[in-house]
Amino acid sequence: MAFTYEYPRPALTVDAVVFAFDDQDLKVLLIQRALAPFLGKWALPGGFVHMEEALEKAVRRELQEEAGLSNVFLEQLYTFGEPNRDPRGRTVSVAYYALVKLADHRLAAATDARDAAWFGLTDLPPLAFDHERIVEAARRRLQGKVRYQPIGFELLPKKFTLSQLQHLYETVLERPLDKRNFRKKILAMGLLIDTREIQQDVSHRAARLFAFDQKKYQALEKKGFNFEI
Amino acid sequence: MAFTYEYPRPALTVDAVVFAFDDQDLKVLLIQRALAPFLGKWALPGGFVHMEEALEKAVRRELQEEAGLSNVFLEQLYTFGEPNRDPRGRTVSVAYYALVKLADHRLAAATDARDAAWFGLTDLPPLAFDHERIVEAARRRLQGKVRYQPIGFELLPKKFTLSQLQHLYETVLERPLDKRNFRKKILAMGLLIDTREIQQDVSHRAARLFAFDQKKYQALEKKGFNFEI
DNA sequence: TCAAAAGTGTTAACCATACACCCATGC
DNA sequence: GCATGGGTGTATGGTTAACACTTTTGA
Repeated sequence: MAFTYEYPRPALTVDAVVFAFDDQDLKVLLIQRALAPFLGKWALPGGFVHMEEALEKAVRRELQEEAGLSNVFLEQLYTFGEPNRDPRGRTVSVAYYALVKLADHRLAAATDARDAAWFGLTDLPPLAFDHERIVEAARRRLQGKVRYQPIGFELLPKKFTLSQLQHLYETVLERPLDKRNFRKKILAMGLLIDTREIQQDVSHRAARLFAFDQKKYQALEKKGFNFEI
Repeated sequence: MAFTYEYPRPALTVDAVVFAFDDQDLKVLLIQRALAPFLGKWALPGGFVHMEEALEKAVRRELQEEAGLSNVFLEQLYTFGEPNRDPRGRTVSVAYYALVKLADHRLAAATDARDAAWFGLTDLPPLAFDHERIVEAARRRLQGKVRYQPIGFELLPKKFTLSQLQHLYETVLERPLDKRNFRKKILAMGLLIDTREIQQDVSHRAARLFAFDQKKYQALEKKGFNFEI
């Protein structure tokens, strides 16, 4: 079977930078390539877009197929189209970034490519294609966006402590935050629900667990409220 | 001549939302289509990406060909890839937005398509394809970005008055700004050069003309300075 | 009892906002 | 001399930033 066109067409792919947070570092999901080119090298999950398939749907399919991930926060990042970014020929890639709760996605055995693994964002192996550039663009986007939209919660479990939240922001923003000021500010927004539960199995004073109030945020947002850390 | 591939490929286009400012309104550049589909309808400038041609280069080529524009501020906006956005078949479009100084680009006769015209952003005709969506995305991007990056100057002549600048911001942000506070803030940044010239041919007190100090901005930016209105 | 992290208020500096009149120019 | 926009300062309230000790818990 073959497909013929009057003019040449670039190939079209999608790639995803999937971030997670393990209470220490930001992690990025990589797949070890099973095919040439770059056989054996680590690369971002992604692949060719099917005809009749929306771009975001293609990303979700690839994440499911390659890493068993579903239902993740996903946002378009940038489209990379330099003529020589793929040695197989002209290929344009629409890149997305995703945020996942690590606990929900411990890279189960249910994975097609068992060669999927989390790497520390600051400690990535050399990547295939121009994927280092894509990761860097995603890092900058996340850093810029986390301050003005409540997307940080996508990286934490449903119930989290204020220290976890603060540590997440410190990691993403790459600077320390003052504990009292941070708590004052985030609690003043009124977007956290006190679950009345506390941490279990910690060898020190257990912290309260909070949950992000998505509904309240959406209501406030409509009225012109702007989230900001 | 024909081009054959093992798997089907979407067509790849670029489109541009070109903004200009005429001291009254934001304008958008549109091209009247000379071909089916949507023959005779207004559409964004754009077209097919050549093999071996970077995406941004394709946009610049189309702007030159269709409207005689060159050397404009250009930034990637978003990639639109819904399966049915083009009746000719699956077409993915990488959209850009551009900012031009109206005085420099009075749509000269040097234009291939003489069917290019400026329309008020708030008063656009019905557009071909999903171009209304693309314009709306560009409007939101401009509104969000103008406050944190000094891109507004791309829409003004090299020398401008503070009132022109304020009016531009009021138009883009769709809200009034306080004159004294605006001047205080913008002058405090130290990024405007007083050209020591004044307006000519106005029937009231002539205002001073300022110029944006691009070099100083780039130096400050490296040191962590953040532009903000 | 020690180690580890949780939790809690106040002050001073800075920044954003609100606000009204005189000035220069051309007609 | 009048119409038009240019140009200017201050006071107030709110926001941010700096800062250190006590509490709880498990080992």
